[in-house]
Amino acid sequence: MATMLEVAKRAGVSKATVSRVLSGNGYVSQETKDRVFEAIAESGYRPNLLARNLATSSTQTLGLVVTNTLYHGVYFSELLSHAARMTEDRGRQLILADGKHSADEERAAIQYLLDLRCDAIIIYPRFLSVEEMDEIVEQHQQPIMVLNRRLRRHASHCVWSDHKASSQAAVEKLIALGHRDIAFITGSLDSPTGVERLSGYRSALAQHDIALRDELIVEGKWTPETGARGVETLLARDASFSSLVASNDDMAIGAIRQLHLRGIRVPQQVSVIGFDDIALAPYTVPSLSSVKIPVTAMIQETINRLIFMLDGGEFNVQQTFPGELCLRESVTAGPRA
Amino acid sequence: MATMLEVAKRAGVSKATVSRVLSGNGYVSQETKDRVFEAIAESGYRPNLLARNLATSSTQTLGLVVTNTLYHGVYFSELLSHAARMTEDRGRQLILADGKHSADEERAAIQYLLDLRCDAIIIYPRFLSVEEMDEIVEQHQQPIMVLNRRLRRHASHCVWSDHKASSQAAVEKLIALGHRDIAFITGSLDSPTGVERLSGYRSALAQHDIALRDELIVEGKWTPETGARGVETLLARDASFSSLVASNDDMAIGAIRQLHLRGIRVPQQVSVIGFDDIALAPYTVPSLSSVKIPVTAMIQETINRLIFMLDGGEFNVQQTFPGELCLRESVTAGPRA
DNA sequence: TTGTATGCGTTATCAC
DNA sequence: GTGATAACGCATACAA
Repeated sequence: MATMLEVAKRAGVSKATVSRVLSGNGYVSQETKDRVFEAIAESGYRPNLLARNLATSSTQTLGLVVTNTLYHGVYFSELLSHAARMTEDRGRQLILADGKHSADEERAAIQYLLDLRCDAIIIYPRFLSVEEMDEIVEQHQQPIMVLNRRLRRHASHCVWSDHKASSQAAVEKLIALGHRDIAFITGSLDSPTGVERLSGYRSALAQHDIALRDELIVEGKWTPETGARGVETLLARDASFSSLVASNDDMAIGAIRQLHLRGIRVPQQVSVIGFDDIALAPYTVPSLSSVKIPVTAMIQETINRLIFMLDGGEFNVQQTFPGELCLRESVTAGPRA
Repeated sequence: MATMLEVAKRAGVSKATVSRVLSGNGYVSQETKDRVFEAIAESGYRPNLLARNLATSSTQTLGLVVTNTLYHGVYFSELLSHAARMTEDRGRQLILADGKHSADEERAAIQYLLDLRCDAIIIYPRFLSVEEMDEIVEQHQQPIMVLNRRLRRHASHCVWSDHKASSQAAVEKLIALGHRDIAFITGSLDSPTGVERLSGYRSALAQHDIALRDELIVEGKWTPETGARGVETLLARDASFSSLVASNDDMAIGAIRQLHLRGIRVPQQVSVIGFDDIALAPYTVPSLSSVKIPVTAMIQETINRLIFMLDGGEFNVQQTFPGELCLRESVTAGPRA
């Protein structure tokens, strides 16, 4: 490929001059400018970003680490498309690295983005602990923001949603409607989000003096398949329930499907609530209520903070985003209302 | 950040030696190796990939250009997750660039990846013409593969699915089942895929001497909303139909939803077929039949070819992937069968 | 307004 | 086995 030197020769100037007209820094006469642009066009010159970034020690990129397991479904698409659009609106490029299926791979993905010298990094952790995230934040001079975790020492470097509170609110809403037999499908219990949502369910019951019945709780793994299987398990246990809370929308979708197959009508016989994002739900599963996590706003805030830090700013505020309970036809009054 | 030079000093050796132990090229005694590793650990040294890539003029990355409009839905997630996994299986990293909403932005995205010196590039074009793609392929020495287009001059640099044939086959299946009044919702007609699918519909009707009725064709824009609106338009036209082909699954989903709302039963009164990917459909819209495009296999082949080319290989074969018609409960015999 | 020289952090080709 | 040293392509401080 044509390099800057070739352009310079062709235009009869020095590399430095070419660099000046390209960057706009420094004075250069209109006529040499013209000659340079001509030479660029003729030679098909294209800047080598590796060299430029090395020289300026700045890449104009934000790195994003997400785990492969999140790749499926609407939630991920939303996350990614918003992140990409917002970074580019700020004149930068988003670079995605796959956290795959383990803590080691998640670490490797972060390291890769750091080695690439991304200006700043966004991490949506799945396997790494809050402790480790806190360490990572302090060990690197690049600004780092963590999504969906509440860091202890660097609370201003994260943006999260209080899953326990949202879950509790959802269950309390069901209770207010008269439901007493509320089944619950958990997410993976090695994930904080999964644990928090279950914990919210427990709190809500305790708050209203409803006994916790183990046979109404079944463990899922976030996928529609496990949601469907969860329903099967509940039915096999012969546990009767008038409503069902699934720890995310994918599982809720699988659960609803399975209820249908078993001839149980939603919402007439069982009300269902999920979590995360119901963007597509109006068309796919109209009977699905959901606690909507405001991904867009969270990404927005994250990127704002990173850019602000890149400009030398400092933060001392925490920010949390409440999930919004969106009830639809799927939630009706409980049997005793 | 610590550089190689600092590591060298700390270990009492030269940069060259450090480079050797890191790359594994060249002989170096075990004891100096140990000293170097120790120095690396102490200093928290991390290689600067910008510098390394500049020096080796190779980045070990594949670039992928996709348009933002594709970002929504399962099809995109599948595409991306498979592409990422396969590139990483081959020891490389996938870098994503957003083609956004116009030809110019699509060009810019390609250019960006080229400027970043990606080793090879995959383009899933949306706005650029086949002509321009052909030019791009020949103007650059990096291996380039184009997905979902049939290039003229560089037929071995693309992998595509014959949308016209798939569409025709789907419609012919409906005809074989006895359907005669077959409605059709197109995709965006500025996209080749949209045009081809419509064309397949026309051919099928012509083939079986069924008159083309304009009132049965309505234009959509790939989204569930336009699918729903398409149904509204058809109903407003008072055009009766026993089956409906939507040019992708998203529109089919929107259409089915709208049919439900209007009290029209699927599939008892109207059979529906969509296109693309029904991976999630079993849980969301069990009544949706679909022509499944084998994204996974296509990505697989694409990446295989790129890696082969990077190793100096040459191709002269074309490859097309037939869409697979997956019929479900949603397709029944037509009224006259 | 322009050119020269140096540095960015590596790799790689020589010598020793 | 190891150490200088020249690339890699660009930016920039300093001269001119």
